[in-house]
Amino acid sequence: MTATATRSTYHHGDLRAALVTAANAMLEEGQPLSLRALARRAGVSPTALYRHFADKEALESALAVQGMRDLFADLTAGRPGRNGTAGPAMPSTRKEVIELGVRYVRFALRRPELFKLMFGRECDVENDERVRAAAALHDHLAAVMAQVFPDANADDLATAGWGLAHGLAFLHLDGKLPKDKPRAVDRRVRAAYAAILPTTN
Amino acid sequence: MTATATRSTYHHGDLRAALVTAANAMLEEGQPLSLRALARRAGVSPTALYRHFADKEALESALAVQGMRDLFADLTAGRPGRNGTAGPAMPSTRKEVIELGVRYVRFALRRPELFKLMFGRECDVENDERVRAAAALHDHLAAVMAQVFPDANADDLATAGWGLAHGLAFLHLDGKLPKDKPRAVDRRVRAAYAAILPTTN
DNA sequence: GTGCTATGTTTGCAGTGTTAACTTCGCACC
DNA sequence: GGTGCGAAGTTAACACTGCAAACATAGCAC
Repeated sequence: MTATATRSTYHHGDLRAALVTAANAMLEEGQPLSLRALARRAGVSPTALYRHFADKEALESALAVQGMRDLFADLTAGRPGRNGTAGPAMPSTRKEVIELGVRYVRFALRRPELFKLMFGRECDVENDERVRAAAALHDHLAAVMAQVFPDANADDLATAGWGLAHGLAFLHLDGKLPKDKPRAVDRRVRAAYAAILPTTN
Repeated sequence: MTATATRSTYHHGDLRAALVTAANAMLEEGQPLSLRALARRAGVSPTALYRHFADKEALESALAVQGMRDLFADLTAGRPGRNGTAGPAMPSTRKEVIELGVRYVRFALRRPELFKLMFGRECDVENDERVRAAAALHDHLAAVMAQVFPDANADDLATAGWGLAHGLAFLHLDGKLPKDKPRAVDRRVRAAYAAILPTTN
């Protein structure tokens, strides 16, 4: 199947990357992330992993950080440079802010196990890379909000906008809101944002 | 200590209740909920639990259901029968809706492990008691919203209000938003709601 | 008193994360 | 170009987990 190819060399080459790839695959398949199963999948002994990660949490942290990057890219990509700026344009309308929320929830539902790993655990350290990634997300959102709702407190609005997306994502993930087709979920998210978000001017 | 009293009788009397109590205590103390540790704590053999719960998930489900009741009580209690109705009055102002969110987040931060147990797992079955409890919460909130914001779609607004509280709760729990003193958290929650929630005419 | 049955216990299994001691081998160095 | 050193992988073992099967106890109906 995947990378279970029984290698001939004693040393693996790039086990760390292989482990991350295999781990992501396991998450994608909804399997519980067990180090032994992971090692089996990578065709390596159960403890080889410890040469590359301090412990299980370190591995999960690495996965989470990459996940944060993916999420951030997901949120900022797709709308090629409009309104004169270089690179992807920031959302500049209320509608686009709502679509940001839709994308956030979509990401969570598309990669649920990864999303839970990114958020559903307390990241221990204060100056963790994951915390910084979270702060980056918040800052970006605040910049967007400042542009779209110039009269409101952008920071508070960013917290609210993020909180709402995050809550809707988790409520859907855990089956507290009806788990219907993606389209229906999109609609519900849009409706929620539309109902609560201030109207521009 | 707790209920570790080495009993004299072979039969326990009410082991089920004792297990639930002990489990809640362990959650409260932030200890990982292990069946063996739980049994030790109740002064009983490691597998005695299986006479009262099908498996670990059944126990967790029981805890979660009670937690939902507590949360619901927390949200509906405290404001003795105003505006003529029997029983506790429903929130009828924008400010009171915001306080609902504050209470929700407070509950999550006061009993974090229980809260994660209530929400952080997918409840398996479709017609699970937990799902019904969630629906009840949503309905109650919709009724509140209908009263406070008669012009808006109450259902969408309920989804949004719940989603926001839920997201803020989890973001705080997982350290994605600064984990300062309860007062500061209260303020942040209020600010977020105030920034995003429509004003009543 | 005699069984029946609900409740608890003992034993054991398969799985988990993790450490310690050992093996293999790529690569820098004289 | 052999030599050794250290990075990378292995094996064995430990303590822990949830859980099933077989067994022991005792309250309660008859």
